[in-house]
Amino acid sequence: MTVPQLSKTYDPKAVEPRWSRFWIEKRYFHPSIDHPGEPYCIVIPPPNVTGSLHVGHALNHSLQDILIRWRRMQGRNTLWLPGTDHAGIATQNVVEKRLLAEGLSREALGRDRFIERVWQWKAESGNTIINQQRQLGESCDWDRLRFTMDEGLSRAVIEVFVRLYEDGLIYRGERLINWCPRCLTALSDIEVEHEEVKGTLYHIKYPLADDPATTLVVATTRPETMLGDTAVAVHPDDPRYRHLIGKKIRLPLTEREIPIVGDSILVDLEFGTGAVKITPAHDFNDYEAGERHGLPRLALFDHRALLDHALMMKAGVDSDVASALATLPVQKARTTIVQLLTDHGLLVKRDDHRMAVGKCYRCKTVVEPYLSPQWFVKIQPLADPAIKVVEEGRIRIIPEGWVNNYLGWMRNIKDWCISRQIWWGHQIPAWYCRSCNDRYLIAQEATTTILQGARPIVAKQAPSQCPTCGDSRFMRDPDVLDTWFSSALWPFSTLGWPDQTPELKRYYPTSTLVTGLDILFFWVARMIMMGLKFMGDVPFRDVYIHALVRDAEGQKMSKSKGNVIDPLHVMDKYGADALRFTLASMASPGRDVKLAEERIEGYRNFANKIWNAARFALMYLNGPRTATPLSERPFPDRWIVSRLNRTIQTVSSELEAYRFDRAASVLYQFIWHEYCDWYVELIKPALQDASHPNGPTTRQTLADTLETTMRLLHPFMPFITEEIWQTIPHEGDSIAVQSYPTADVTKIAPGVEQEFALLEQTIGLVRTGRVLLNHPPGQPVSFFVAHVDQDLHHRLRGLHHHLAHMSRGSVAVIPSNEWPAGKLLRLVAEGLSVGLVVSNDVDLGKALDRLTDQIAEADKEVSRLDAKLANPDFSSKAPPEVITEHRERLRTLTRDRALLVSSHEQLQAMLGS
RNA sequence: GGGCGGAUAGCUCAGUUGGAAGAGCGCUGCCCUUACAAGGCAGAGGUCACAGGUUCGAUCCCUGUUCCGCCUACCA
Repeated sequence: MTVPQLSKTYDPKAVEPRWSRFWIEKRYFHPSIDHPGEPYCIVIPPPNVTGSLHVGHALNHSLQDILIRWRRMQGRNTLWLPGTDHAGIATQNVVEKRLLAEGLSREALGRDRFIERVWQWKAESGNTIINQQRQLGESCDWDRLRFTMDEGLSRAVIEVFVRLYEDGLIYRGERLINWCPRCLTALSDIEVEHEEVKGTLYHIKYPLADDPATTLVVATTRPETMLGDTAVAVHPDDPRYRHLIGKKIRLPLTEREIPIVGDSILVDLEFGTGAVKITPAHDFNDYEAGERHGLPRLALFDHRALLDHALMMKAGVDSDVASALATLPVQKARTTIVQLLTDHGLLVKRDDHRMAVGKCYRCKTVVEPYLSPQWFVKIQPLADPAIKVVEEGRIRIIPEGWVNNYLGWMRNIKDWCISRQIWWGHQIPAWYCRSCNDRYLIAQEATTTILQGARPIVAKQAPSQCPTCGDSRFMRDPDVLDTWFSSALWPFSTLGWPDQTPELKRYYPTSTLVTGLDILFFWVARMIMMGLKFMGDVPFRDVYIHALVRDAEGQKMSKSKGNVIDPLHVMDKYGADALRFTLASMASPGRDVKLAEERIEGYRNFANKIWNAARFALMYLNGPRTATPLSERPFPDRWIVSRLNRTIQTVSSELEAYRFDRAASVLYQFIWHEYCDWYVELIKPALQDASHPNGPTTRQTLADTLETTMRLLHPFMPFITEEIWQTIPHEGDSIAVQSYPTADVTKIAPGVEQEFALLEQTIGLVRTGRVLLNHPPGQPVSFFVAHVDQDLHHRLRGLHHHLAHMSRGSVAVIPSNEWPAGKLLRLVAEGLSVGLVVSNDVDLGKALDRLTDQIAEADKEVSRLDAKLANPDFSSKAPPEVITEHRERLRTLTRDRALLVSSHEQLQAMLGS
């Protein structure tokens, strides 16, 4: 047998691509439906098809892969279903930018050719992120890759739309919606990000119609919308104004007179002037107030948020004012209006005022409330059951702190605007008969506006004949659906719905959803609603919400700040395993992940440590192995097996609890500080001496424990574990499909672990002594060991060889009263004494200082314990075992202290002599 | 405005029935000891944000305060 020669440092780049290809070729991640295991399924939160992997994905995907690999190794029928979404607005924006660079525009191209271009772009860039995912080692079933615009998924979207419409849960109506004047589309409420800004509160005089000398002062942050005011509101209980309710106001700069109404909802007595202008076409609150008072809605802005001349004329704006304002954008219009008001002596004052503006979550343009006909999902009937399943625990949200967040949002949920005025997406399956809707289909320039009141025919396919008039000329609604509408169906559309496929039967409901908080509402809530509505069951049992990844300073990563950590660069530099392990170890619940490159470097070193442990093993495994019964194996073997089983136990229970951080740290601790630091060192004598009687059994334990450890670690670091596993004794073709270790509690030996603790403590004292006496590590040291406890003293005797080897010295385990009288540095801890032989020429200063410090420390602790035990309340009220423990501690401490003092005295005596 | 979370070593964070303060990184000192210098060994470093309360005893439970995040909201 030849020993594979492993290089001295681990080189991930030489290893990772090889296994990535191997796994995919072997199709290990493609489960068969009839796999006997209990299903475990995760659907991936689909990233944007034309995007690339960022560190947020890396975290999200690493955690999912850990769960999936773990469950697969446990023998579950495991499906991790990958895919991407079409990200309507974002993708369309990207393609439009590319067109612009070519001097083209989407309008010039036309809808069909534009969509072709988007598909082309998807074909070019769509594989980028998939390949990056493979680089990260993701064990997805790539055969089942899905895309939200696939034929099958599109069919699901149409099916859902039609059924919701038929159930009265989708309607079309003219509402005030959030409009992005750059993307030129409607947005849903949650696609608007609010940002606090410094604004100005303008106080404007409105003269009364029947008494122009008297004015009512209104306060507003948006004076440019005043031309569309259709009323002024005051509080009905406000003694200043209540007599004015019912009277009329002359709206400045227009020819209109508008009523003064009383409204206790809109008006806050304390704020501003107590009088509020109502502009129903440009403000959400005003819209509702307008509904309450039956006010007309006068829009002033066009779809680009520019003041429109025709609309202003319709609103009775003075024609010279209208001319001055026409085509101005919001900000400029505001300046102009304020100037006009000032000129007319109508501006009373302006106050600084903090306010929130809404911005488009895709392009950060300030959104405008915009009056337009849109499609909505009536959400309440869908939300109610989605609230119930979480309340009843049929869906668990982890960490559970987010439950209230979810419930709060769901209870206040508003109807969902699902139509988008873009081209890339699922076009709404609604047609309008041209003859029946003649009055409602208004053609202007290249586009046709479908007014409110038009009667759509909603169907899975284009109708051939109008059921009302028999005409066969139709116009299809040009709008597409919100991307999240299709994402909401993801857990079942990807499994084949609306067909009743075997996959659907086997894997729905899925097991766990892993996602960031940022899309809890966008996505998770909507999947729950849609899953319940169309599958009659929850889409997943557990929702695990992880934190957002920030930079080392806690700042959100963004390209403009230049603080992004690129996972591809990181993987290239440190390896995918190091990145994965870092992210897992930092995934503490409820905390943001602050990622600094040094952390990744640290775990790269960890990978290297593992690599070298494997090199060590391979170097010495070349010899006979004997599987002796555990009880007959040498002490180090029994100890490491005990520790390994405890580690298996902990890792498994932490994974069950989604504590990736704790699982990772337990693995790190075990591998580095137990396996490498102690076990490997302890067995060197047995391995390095070819004739050592323990050789064969030690080699067996070494091989077994290393192999098991690799399987235990594999979900976290799939590449290096596969590489090592393949070179050490093993059975099977790939570690990825081996069984996950299960803890054998009979192998956990507290007695052996206790004995090890004694060994470790003794070696610790010897090493400390070495440093205190300036003994170089290479120079052998002679020392005595004793323990006041008879049993422990006896056990130390049994550890004699290990003590000598680990401390590089010669040891005598004999009662301390038999130790030579002088020339010893005695160190003490919990009844254990170590005496190092001191040569004459050594500087004892450090040693004396150390002893002095320890005596002082002991004194402090002794008096603390004394005081506590002397307290009658303590002895009468504290539990007996606590009291015993305190007494015991005081006893050892006092004993240790006495020994330290005598050690100190002896050293001083030596100095004196 | 409301809600949630956080404040523990220089940094990032663990720390559940309340009973002697932990890890990783960084730092200091000594070591190229044949698995590993991407390493080994030994150390230093903390009134657990502040003020009260409950308790024999509080990092932990309660109240308040300050500061920092995030989510959410119509104070024009």
